[in-house]
Amino acid sequence: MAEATNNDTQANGAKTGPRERYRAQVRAEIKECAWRQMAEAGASALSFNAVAKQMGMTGPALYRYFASRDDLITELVKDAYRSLADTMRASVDAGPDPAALGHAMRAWALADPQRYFLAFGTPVPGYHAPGEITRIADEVMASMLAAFAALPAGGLPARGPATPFETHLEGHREWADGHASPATLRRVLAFWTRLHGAVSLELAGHFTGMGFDPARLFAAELDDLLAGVGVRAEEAAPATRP
Amino acid sequence: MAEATNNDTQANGAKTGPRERYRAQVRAEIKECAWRQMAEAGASALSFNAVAKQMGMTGPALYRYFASRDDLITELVKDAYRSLADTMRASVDAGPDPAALGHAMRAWALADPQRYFLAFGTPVPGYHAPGEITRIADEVMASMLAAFAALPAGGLPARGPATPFETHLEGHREWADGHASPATLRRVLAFWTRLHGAVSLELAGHFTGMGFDPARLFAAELDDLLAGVGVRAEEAAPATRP
DNA sequence: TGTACATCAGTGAACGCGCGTTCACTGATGTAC
DNA sequence: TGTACATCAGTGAACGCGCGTTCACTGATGTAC
Repeated sequence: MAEATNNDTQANGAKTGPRERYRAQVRAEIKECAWRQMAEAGASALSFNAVAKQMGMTGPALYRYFASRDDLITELVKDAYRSLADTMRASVDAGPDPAALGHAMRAWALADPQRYFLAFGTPVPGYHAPGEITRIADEVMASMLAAFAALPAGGLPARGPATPFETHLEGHREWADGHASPATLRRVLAFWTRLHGAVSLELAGHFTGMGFDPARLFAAELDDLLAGVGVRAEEAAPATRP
Repeated sequence: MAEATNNDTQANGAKTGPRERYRAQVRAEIKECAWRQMAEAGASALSFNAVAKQMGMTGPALYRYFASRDDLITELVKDAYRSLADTMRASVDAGPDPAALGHAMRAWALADPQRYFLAFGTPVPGYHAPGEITRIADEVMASMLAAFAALPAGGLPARGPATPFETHLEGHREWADGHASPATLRRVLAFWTRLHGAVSLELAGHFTGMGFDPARLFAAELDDLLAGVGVRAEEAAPATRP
C-alpha cells in the first residue's frame, strides 16, 4: 500500500527521498561517533548507549539505524575493510608498484590505528566474519597480487630453483585464482606478513623507547623484499647482475 | 605483634608456612581459571565474578588473592611475558641458534594464542604496562640479540656497505646496550617483526581457507632471513657466491 | 493550495542482568604458652 | 598435651552502575488527493 509514485529510486535500488537522505546521514554520523569512542577505549568498550548520548539522542533511538550493537560493530569492520580495499585499489590503479602499495598500506594504518586493529588485531574467539567481509578481504589480497604480478617475472630478479615453500604453494594456489606463479605468491605472502609485522608492532607501541624511526624500519623491510630476495636496493646493481 | 618465631621464611623473603603455601596454590588456580575463561571469550570479557564462580567461590573471595580485576589481568600479562622470556632464554642457553629460537617463539605462540595476543595483540588505548613488564620484555629482546650476536659477524654473510637504515640505527642503539653492530640490530628487528607478522596473522585466522601450511611460510621466512639478506638457504651456494 | 492521512524519528519508562566492589560476619586453621 | 587466642579464607547481603533491549507513546515531516 501507498507505493511511492515518484521516482526517488536509484539504479542500485537505494531510495533517495528526503527521509532516506536524512537516514543515511545520521547513520554516517553514528558511525563517526562510534569510531571516536573506539579510539578512546578500544572496540570491546564500545557502548550503544554512550554513542547515542554523544549524538544527543537517547539509547533506543539508535535502533532506528542499527539492528543491534553487534550490527553496528560488524558495519564498522566492514567499513574498515572497504576503506583499505579502496585505498589499495587506488594505489594499484595508479601503477602496479609494490613499494607504493606498501607505503599506502602503512599510511592507511597510521591514519587510524584502531581501525587497523579492528581488521587485523586480536580476534574475538568464536566470532566469524560474515561472507561480505571475507569478500572485501579477498579484494585486498587481489590488489597485492596485481601489484606483484604486473612486474616482470612477478617482481623477481634472476633466481635459482624453487624453494620448498614455493613447491608447497604450487599445490595450494586457489586463493590467487591460479593466475600467479608460486614465486609471486610467496612474494606476496612475504609482503603482507612483513608489513603487518612491522606496522602492528609499531602501532601497538612496542618500539617506543627504542629510539629508532619505525618509518625507516618499514622502508628497509620494503627495500629488502623488493630489491630481490636478499639483495638490498642500494647494492643491487653492482652485486647481483654480473 | 606476634612475629613468626619459626623460620618459615626463604632467602627471597617469601613465607612458606602452611597458610602461605595454600595461598600461593589458590592464586595459581585462579590464574588457571582466568586463562581458560580468556581463551573462550577474549581478555576484555574476563569477569572477576565468573572466575570466582568457576572456582566454586563467591566473588568477594577473590579479593583475598588479587587487589582488583585489573590487578589480576596485569598479573596474567606479566606471567605471559615471563613465560616467553623463560622459553627464549632456555633456547638461547641451549645454543645461540636463531632458527631454533624462532621455532621456539612460534611454538610458544601456538601453545596458547590468547596468551600471545595478551602480550602482542591489540593494545588498550591509554593503558601503560608497569615497569616490571617492560623489564621482562627487555629480557626477550636480550635473548634475540644474544642469538644473533653470538654468530660470526652477527650472523651476516659477506656483504656490502651499510644500508640507510643501518646508518640510522648507528645513532639509536641504546636498547641493545651498545654491544651489537647496527647490522645485527637490523637483523634482530627483521627477525622479530617478520616472525610476529607471520605468527599473528596465522593465529588470527587470516590464512584459513588459503590452503597452504602456515608452518611452511614461517620456515620460509626464517630461511630467507638466516641465509643472508635475500639469499635462500637452498640456493645460496650455487647462485650467489660466484 | 488545503486538508486528511500515513510514515517514522525520537522519547521516556521500564525490563533483567551482570558487573566490580564494600562490609560485617562466621568458622576453620594455625600459633603460643 | 591442652587450652586460649590470633589469623584469615570465605560468605552473603548490599551498593550503585551501565549495559542492551522492549515497548507504548508523541509529534514532526512528508504524501496523496
